[in-house]
Amino acid sequence: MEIYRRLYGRFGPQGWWPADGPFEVIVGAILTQNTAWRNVERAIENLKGEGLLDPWALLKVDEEELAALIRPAGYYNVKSKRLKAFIRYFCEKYQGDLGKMFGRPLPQLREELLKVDGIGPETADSILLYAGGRPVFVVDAYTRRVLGRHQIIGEEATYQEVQELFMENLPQDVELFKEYHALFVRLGKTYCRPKPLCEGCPLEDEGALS
DNA sequence: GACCAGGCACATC
DNA sequence: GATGTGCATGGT
Repeated sequence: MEIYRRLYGRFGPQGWWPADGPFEVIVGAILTQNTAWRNVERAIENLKGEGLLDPWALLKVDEEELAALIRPAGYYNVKSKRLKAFIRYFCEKYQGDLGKMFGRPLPQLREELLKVDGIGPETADSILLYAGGRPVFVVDAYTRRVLGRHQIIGEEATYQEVQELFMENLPQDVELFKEYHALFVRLGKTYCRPKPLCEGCPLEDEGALS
């Protein structure tokens, strides 16, 4: 919580996730895998322009056509498959109804999402937290890097271990989880690239705990 | 031109 | 079970 206070004090509220609605969050979560958000925005603009930010429209669209539209987001063949895989699951099981899907018990829904081809732990948790408003802490590359640099976790820490560290030591507050994760990304972009740029980092002096 | 970005699946040992 | 590799565009 001390870390959160410092990050919030430095950067303020991040207001994540930047998207029009929950469905767009899900599409963005898949498209942004290992990809700069700027490139994802272009891909989403293309989809919007074609009226494809809609589950039933995406269900019908040809996979190669979809790949061409999301090209700016990179890995476009892979991501086209992954989007289609999610959409098929979403339409078949929930009739494209977000309320229905997010109405399910959290642990079961998470397991389901993880079974969809192309949805791993971070994507699943991003969907649950930012599209579904469920209290799940999202762990990403920046989070691990920051925590690793400050010796709060080791290199070998698994996704689940890092996630539990937060979820067991923080109030189960959706807004807190959203802001905290976004703040880690914000911090990482400025001060915690693969090549350290620690000058001026708000966590410079090691005096922090969760 | 190298390096990096809000991962994940799959192959191989 | 532990590593290694492919996927690809666009910005610094």
